[in-house]
Amino acid sequence: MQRTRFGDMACSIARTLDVIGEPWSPLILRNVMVGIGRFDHLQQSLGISRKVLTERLRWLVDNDVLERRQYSERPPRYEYALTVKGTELCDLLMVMVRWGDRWTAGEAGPPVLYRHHACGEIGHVELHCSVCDRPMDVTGIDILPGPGAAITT
Amino acid sequence: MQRTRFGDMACSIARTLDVIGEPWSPLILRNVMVGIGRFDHLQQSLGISRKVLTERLRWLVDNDVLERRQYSERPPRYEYALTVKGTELCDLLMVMVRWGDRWTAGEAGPPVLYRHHACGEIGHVELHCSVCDRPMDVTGIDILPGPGAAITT
DNA sequence: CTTGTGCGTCTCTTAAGGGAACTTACGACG
DNA sequence: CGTCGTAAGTTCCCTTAAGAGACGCACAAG
Repeated sequence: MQRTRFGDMACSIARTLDVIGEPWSPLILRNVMVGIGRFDHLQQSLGISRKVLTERLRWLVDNDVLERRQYSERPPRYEYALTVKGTELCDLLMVMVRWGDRWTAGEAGPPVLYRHHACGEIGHVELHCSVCDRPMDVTGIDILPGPGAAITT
Repeated sequence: MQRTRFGDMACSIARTLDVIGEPWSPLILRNVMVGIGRFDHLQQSLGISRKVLTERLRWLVDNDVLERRQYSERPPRYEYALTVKGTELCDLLMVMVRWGDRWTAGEAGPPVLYRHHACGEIGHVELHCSVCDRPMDVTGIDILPGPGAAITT
């Protein structure tokens, strides 16, 4: 079967998928983000098998997205926390939340809300341009080849 | 094997993953986004197996992310294009690109660049608050339960 | 009437996931 | 002292589905 590895493609999307593209990984990240960082809690809250959880956690730690730290010496106990690299991945999660809220909303409405410290209001994320700060989406850009080219027909 | 379905979880991330969480789906979307919309072109440019490509395309069409449209009557020829729902998924891709550029950049630098029509400059996406328009990330928000609750310890 | 192209389906192998039992290391309890 | 409980995995087996690559089919052109 030999699943194709995305890690060495000349594409940032593929390389990002290589890190968190496996099933469960984004959900693990979500839980760590909200403070569920211990093995058993993750396993129970997700309903994931312990085997897969072990694999995913190891991969995420090896890829510097999570760090495993000991919070008790005796008995030895560990928990997982976001690194800086992992924290920035949360941007991705927030955009997923936004899309999921808009397009897969059940009758019940969004399961979580964000209160923005800067303004104190309940808001959601929007994409803006890093240069001019105005909204930016795929219909308002040209896609140009960069230094490390990609995408062939 | 019985892979756990994410579609009916009370979590927008899980539901989003249910739509585009399978391996290859985001890359298919990326290619359709840049204008590669025909079966063979997708297959060749991705190196994906034809079977998997068929499955993914059907899933994405069924989920209203792509539409399959006939561009030739005889012989019957089809291409795939983004729906509105799919176009909004591109936000997700752009955020993935941003993270991949920052954290998995090879020596070569980013494979693609975005020129923002509104300002004419090369920029990248940033997350801003929909209410106050200022930058917003996971460290600057409180996460509150919404109408459709989620995440248990 | 054979070749080429576009778009898929079919078959076969392999590995990934679920689930449960086992392990280690400790603290507490009676 | 024996054993119960808990945290954090590890190891095993078994099923199933996912993936690669071959094959099929419709049509057009030469």
